[in-house]
Amino acid sequence: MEDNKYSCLELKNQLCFPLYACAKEVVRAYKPYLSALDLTYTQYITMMVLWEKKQMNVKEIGRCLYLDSGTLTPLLKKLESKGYISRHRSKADERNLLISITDEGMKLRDKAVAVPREMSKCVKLDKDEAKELYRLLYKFLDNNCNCE
Amino acid sequence: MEDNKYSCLELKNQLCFPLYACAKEVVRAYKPYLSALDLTYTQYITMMVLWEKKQMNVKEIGRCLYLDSGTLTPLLKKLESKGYISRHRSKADERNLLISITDEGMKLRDKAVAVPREMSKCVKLDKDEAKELYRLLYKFLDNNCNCE
DNA sequence: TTCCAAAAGATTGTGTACAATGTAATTGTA
DNA sequence: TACAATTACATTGTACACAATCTTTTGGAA
Repeated sequence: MEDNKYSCLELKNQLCFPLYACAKEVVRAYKPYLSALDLTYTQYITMMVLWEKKQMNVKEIGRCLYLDSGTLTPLLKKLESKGYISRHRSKADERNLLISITDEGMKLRDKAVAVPREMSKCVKLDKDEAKELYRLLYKFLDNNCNCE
Repeated sequence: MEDNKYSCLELKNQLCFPLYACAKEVVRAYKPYLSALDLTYTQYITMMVLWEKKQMNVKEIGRCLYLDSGTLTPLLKKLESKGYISRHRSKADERNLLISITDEGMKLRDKAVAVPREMSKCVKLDKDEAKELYRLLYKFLDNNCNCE
């Protein structure tokens, strides 16, 4: 266990690297299940907030998902082209683009419940560890879920 | 705390979402410090393994970083154009592309030690929590650091 | 010795991410 | 009430990330 002045730059001493790697591997693990729904991971979590809230503007979706309009604008257009959501300007304030879930989008929810079920099978953590990981990640993010 | 058949699809009940969000926010937090070195986060972790190993082929770098040639090929060309690494085919086996760190690349290491120092200041976790998060992430990845 | 399968990278195409900037609608204020 | 600042979203440009596929080189079996 040498501790020279460069040890802080070794990959094995990084906390952020396994975070980065883990996130990527998880998205990869989701892929086969989400492909069956014709969704990417980012599209999936977008649908997730819309299944709950039914209608939101782009700003609100972005606050929930930590994404900006540069990412969401093309993604929402894609979800619209798939028929899962609709995009309309608010009458009250034309700046707001209201994103609403369609019937087709709501139908997808019944198929999607299989995804968390399948994913939970391939997580190597026991219940307490998963809970603690959840807590630590939100503490790292310095807040609770923005979408509560 | 309702628990209908769709609760498994609520964002706040996801373990993978804070992982995804956390990883993104961390990369964003690195940005100002890495810009000073003319590196992106992915370029930074690539330099990190090369500061340690001095010379590796693309496959070995990919195994350390969980990246494939589709990501690494253009990234390594960019690091070469910055003068931090050199790329040469192995004489012994022409299939292997040997990536070597340059003197310029090694010089960068002295500036880079400031990065973990600055980053550690903005982590909201205490030492034990950070250690536990580290452990849980590698358990989630189902291994120890590939680059040990 | 041929020749086929495997290995290592490179390439292509799609889809994020995000900083920086642009545009239109709205709001606050002198 | 003009008009400047703010807000919401869109656009542009750069940089990953990865699946699928291609090319070249190598190693092994017939």
